[in-house]
Amino acid sequence: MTEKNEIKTRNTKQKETVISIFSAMHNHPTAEMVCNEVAKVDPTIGRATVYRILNYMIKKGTAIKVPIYDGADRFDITVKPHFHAKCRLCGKVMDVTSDMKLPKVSEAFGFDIEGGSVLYYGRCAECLKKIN
Amino acid sequence: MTEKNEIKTRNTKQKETVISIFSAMHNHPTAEMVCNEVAKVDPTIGRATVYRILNYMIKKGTAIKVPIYDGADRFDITVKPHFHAKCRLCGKVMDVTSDMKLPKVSEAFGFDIEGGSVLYYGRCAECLKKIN
DNA sequence: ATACATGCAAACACTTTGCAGCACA
DNA sequence: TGTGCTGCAAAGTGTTTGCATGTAT
Repeated sequence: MTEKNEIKTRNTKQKETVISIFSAMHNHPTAEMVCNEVAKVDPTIGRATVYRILNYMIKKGTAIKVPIYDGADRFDITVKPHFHAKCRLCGKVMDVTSDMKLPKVSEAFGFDIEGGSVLYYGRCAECLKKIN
Repeated sequence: MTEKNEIKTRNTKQKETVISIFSAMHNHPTAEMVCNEVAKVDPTIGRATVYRILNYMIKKGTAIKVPIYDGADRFDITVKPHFHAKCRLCGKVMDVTSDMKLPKVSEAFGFDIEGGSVLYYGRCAECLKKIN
């Protein structure tokens, strides 16, 4: 039985290309960065198509947006928790390995932590109800 | 002695108005929402001014952007950690009290957690060096 | 008096969408 | 064969910036 929440998609050359290239990028790229990599392989693939495919992946749950809150949205294929430390002054974003506890971030980077933000993503009760 | 990193500002009527209104909003508003509230009190204050003042506050450290990653940036006066749960399907954002541990989010909201993102903000080692 | 802040509008950056043609199932 | 996908360009959304004027210090 087909699930109601299954997203119907056709397998196109563009989709295959974008997904395989994007999947190989592990630096939470912006959509723009994905476009650039895609263009190296197939310059005929349009920007809108890349955006559309990234959004398909998010709907399907195979990609997420990583909120850094400055500039363009960042995408990642993995759904495992992400930890970042962002400088309020220069805007630089540091990757923090997930086993680093808060005090360790200061030690490792000499980073003065002033605050933090946590965002869980998933599916809310109401949407789960609609699916089942 | 004046600190090098002190941001020189003049106290203007606009700044006073925007900061006092914004400080009274505790629902991590978008800049747009702040503009609307400000306009109710003083419609002559321009949108650009609100953005500029919010950005001053971020530089000074008296406000932060809360990354929700969809739509407009959200601002908050407090720098205490924020916890949110966002539905991947409908986009709804739920506030999670900071003492709620991960499993409690599921219990409280019937929310299916698929992943998470953590962002620490503060000042990096290099910027701290420049200041001192 | 003068250097910074404001208001306006235009510019900018990022993303989505309308539409005609194309291609997968 | 037909419905969904693509590419292009235009529109949409959110934010920043240039400039002339105003104003706090």
